[in-house]
Amino acid sequence: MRYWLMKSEPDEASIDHLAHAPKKTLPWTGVRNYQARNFMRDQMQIGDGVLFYHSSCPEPGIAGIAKVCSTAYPDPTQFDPKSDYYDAKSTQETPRWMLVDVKFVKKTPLIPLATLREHAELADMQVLARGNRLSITPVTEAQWRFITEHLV
DNA sequence: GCCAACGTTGGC
DNA sequence: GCCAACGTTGGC
Repeated sequence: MRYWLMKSEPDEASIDHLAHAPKKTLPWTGVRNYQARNFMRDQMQIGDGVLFYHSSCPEPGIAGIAKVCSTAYPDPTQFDPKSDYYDAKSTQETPRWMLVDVKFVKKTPLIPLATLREHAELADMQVLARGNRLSITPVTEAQWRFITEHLV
C-alpha cells in the first residue's frame, strides 16, 4: 500500500469529473513522462491512496481523495492519431505509455498549495520541491496521515 | 504573459 | 556520450 499525489488540470479532468464519471473511475490518460509512467507501471497497486491535485488553474491545490483501482495497462490515446497524446513511435506490440484507473473516494475543501507549504510536517513533500514538474509523486504514509487527518 | 526549472532531441 | 537548443510545466 502506497500513497501518491497526482496532478490534473481541472479543465481536463477535475475531482468533479471523477465524481460523476461512470463507476466514478477515470483512466489516467496523457502521462508522457517516463518517471511518472514508471510509478504507474512498476509501483502502483490497487487500493493505493491518491491525493487528487488541481494544477495550472486559478487555485492550485489538493481537491480530493481517490484511489488506484486497476493495475497498469497501455494508454489507448497513444495509438489514436487524432488524440493530443498520440505517439507515432508507440505500437500495440510495444506500447510506450501505461496508465492506471483511478476511483473517486471523496471531494475535500481545497487545500491550496500555500497551505501545504505552511506545515513543517509536509516540508519534504516532493510536490513542494523547488522546480518540481513531475505530475505523479510519491507521498509518505506520515504525509498522507497528516493531510487526511488534519487538513481535510 | 513571464520565467525558472527541467526533460527531450539531435548533431557531432 | 556530450551538450546546446528547444519544448513543456506550472506557479505567480
